[in-house]
Amino acid sequence: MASKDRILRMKEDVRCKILAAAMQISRTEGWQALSMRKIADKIDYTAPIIYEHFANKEALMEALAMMGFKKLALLMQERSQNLDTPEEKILAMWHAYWDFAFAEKEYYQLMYGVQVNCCQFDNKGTDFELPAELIWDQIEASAWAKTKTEEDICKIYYTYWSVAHGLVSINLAKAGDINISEQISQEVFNNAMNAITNSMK
Amino acid sequence: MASKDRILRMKEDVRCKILAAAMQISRTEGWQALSMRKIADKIDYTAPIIYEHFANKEALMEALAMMGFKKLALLMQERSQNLDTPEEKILAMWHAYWDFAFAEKEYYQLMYGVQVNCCQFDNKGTDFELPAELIWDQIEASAWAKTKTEEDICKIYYTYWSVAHGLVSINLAKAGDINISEQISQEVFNNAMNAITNSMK
DNA sequence: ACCTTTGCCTAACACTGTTAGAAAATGTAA
DNA sequence: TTACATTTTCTAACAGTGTTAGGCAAAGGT
Repeated sequence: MASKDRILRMKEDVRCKILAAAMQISRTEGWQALSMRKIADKIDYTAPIIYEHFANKEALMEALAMMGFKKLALLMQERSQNLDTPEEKILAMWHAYWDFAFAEKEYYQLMYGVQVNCCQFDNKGTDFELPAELIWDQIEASAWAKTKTEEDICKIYYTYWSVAHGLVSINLAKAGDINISEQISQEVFNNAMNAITNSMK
Repeated sequence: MASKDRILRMKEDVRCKILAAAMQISRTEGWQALSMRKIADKIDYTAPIIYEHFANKEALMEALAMMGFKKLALLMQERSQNLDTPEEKILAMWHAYWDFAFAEKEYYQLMYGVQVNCCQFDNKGTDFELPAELIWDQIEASAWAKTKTEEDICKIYYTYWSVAHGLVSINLAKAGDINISEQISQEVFNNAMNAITNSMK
């Protein structure tokens, strides 16, 4: 029965449309303004059908966050694959992280809880660790790591991440007035990333 | 008329009780669970009286955030006042920032938008900049600053802040499972703060 | 033709922030 | 004390939220 397939594809299609509508609303009005009825309106349904695809609003947002982690991981891979040394790859990946945060602000807010409370990612096997693993691997692949313990690698990773996430979330959460100039943010980011990488030598 | 004063004091007292009740609820149930009716219940009133003290829920939360900035600034001053050099004061202040973030988790989330969306602090003259100014002053007071531009000082400040805020918010937003050990967080923080301070020499 | 399943919607529940207007308490003046 | 005025507080409601139960109608299978 090919009709079975077609019906399944249609259901999958509705699921995608829900996710797409949710993203569109969050992009134009912010996460705060996202509601089940608004999503349903946008895809010409009523609110309850969403619950046939997602257990609740939180699960929907978690699914979106997972998409975000996949997107970010993909971008990080693209930007690093043609480079040679682990150090170059690491820097390219963090720059991808940085660019993603501003280009896909809404995804980032959801993924890392900047002014949005959602998602706890308790369960293992989520895509939460996908971007982290990519960088982790490159740190381990570097010459520096040969003489280091896992704890040292862990510390390096968190040093990178805290600067990146800190600077990003300060920028994303800031008000209209209190402006760190883009240029200064960029320079602070570049300097810090380089300094941490150099400390691995 | 002393009764006028007494009545004014009573009004002020209700205002304080509203703020205290809101903090207590957020501490036991989280910001997500905070509602106007819950606050009113806790102080034996009905919800509308809150609107005689605060324009709306956001204004209430902004008032709490302002209290947070004052508390943090006070702690930073206490911890640094008996120290001699600007460098020592800076480090003591960032350690105060760190301790405050975990001891007063709910305040911190509100003040810096970690998993809570509130407050935009558009208007100048808020207490938002109070903690920043304390550290800024010490950076300027250091010998290093003599040969530097304002932009350099700005960059140093944001380097400090991004590490501190990044590491704090990663810890505050993390799920139950995904645990960075406290010890590693501490060490990453200490190393980074020392490294940035040393870079000022 | 019947029955079962599926897809979808209407209506409702228990909440949320917020406001308008009535009621009760208080203060002031005659 | 009585009368009016003011302030304080509450009730009731509105519009919105996430979520669920129940029913209608079309489709599928026999």
